[in-house]
Amino acid sequence: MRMGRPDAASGASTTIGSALYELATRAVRRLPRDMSLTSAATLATLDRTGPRRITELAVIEGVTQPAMSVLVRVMEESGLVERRSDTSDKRVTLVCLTEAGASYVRERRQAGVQAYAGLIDRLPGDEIEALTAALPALLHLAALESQDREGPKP
Amino acid sequence: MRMGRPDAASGASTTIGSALYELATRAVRRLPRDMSLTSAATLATLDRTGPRRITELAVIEGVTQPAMSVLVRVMEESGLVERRSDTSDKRVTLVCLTEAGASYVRERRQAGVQAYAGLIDRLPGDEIEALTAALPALLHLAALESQDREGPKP
DNA sequence: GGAGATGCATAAAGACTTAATATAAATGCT
DNA sequence: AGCATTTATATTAAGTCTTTATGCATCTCC
Repeated sequence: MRMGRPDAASGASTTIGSALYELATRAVRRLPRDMSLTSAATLATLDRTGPRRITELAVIEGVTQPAMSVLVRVMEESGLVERRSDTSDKRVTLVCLTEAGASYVRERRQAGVQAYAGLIDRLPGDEIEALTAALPALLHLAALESQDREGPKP
Repeated sequence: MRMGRPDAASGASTTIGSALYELATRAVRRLPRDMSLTSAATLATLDRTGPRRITELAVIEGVTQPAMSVLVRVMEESGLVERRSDTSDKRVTLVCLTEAGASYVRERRQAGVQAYAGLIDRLPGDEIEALTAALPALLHLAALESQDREGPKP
């Protein structure tokens, strides 16, 4: 199947990619602004993957180490994360989500999902059905996206 | 059809919304950082809708008027936009995309689309087919998203 | 005509980021 | 074992981006 993939399919990925790009870039403008996107993304990463080093988080989120160091300090002061030392390496700080942090991630995700759901509810039934059928593909894309940046779950 | 929509469909919009939320929030971490997201979004808005007032752009992009005023000045200095007065109202500055600005939007969009396409190319054929079938729905969602913020094209 | 509203520029302050730097700990080579 | 090199992280300074506050010009409406 993969061998005989025609060029038309490669055109399809560009067209689909275009639709997803438009959707994503516009959706990001609606995200809450109570904290920076990097902060929110970091919390979501911790929620997904569990505790991480500061340097790992910096790489995953695409910022410098000092930025992540400061970000973690601010979020620690806000009670959203806590620091733990790593017994196997005294240099290392492991960043862990607190219950308040996990709660924040859930609420933020819920609000974001609801916003999408509101739009989807305005679609005709056949379009909703098509999206439902495409759900595994969308989830697969999201998973590929994460794995590329986060690597396997530790 | 709409009359008899069962509750299961409303659960579907939440599930689909969840997948789209995960995808969008992770994709945003990969966007180029040569300018702020607000700047890039503003250029894209101008590309889509044509010239706009500074106050309109501020509302559309969810920032304050002074932020947009400064942003426009910086982008004007970079040659990405130009200002035009409005003959019918001397207070008004219309912000217009330059050719360089339009070019930048295209290149940035192209890069974003390519990144998605790269992921999509790693999906099995049946998932790609499902996404292709869902394309009208995705485009419809993107359109709804824009209209909610931008109103009709002027 | 004048009060009130609107559009936008400017300044100050705060948040978020990068680059530079310093210290401690770990690793690897001889 | 000793030491050079690398790695992890905190801190500082500077630049960018945003909000709040303010001021001036223009428009609208009574």
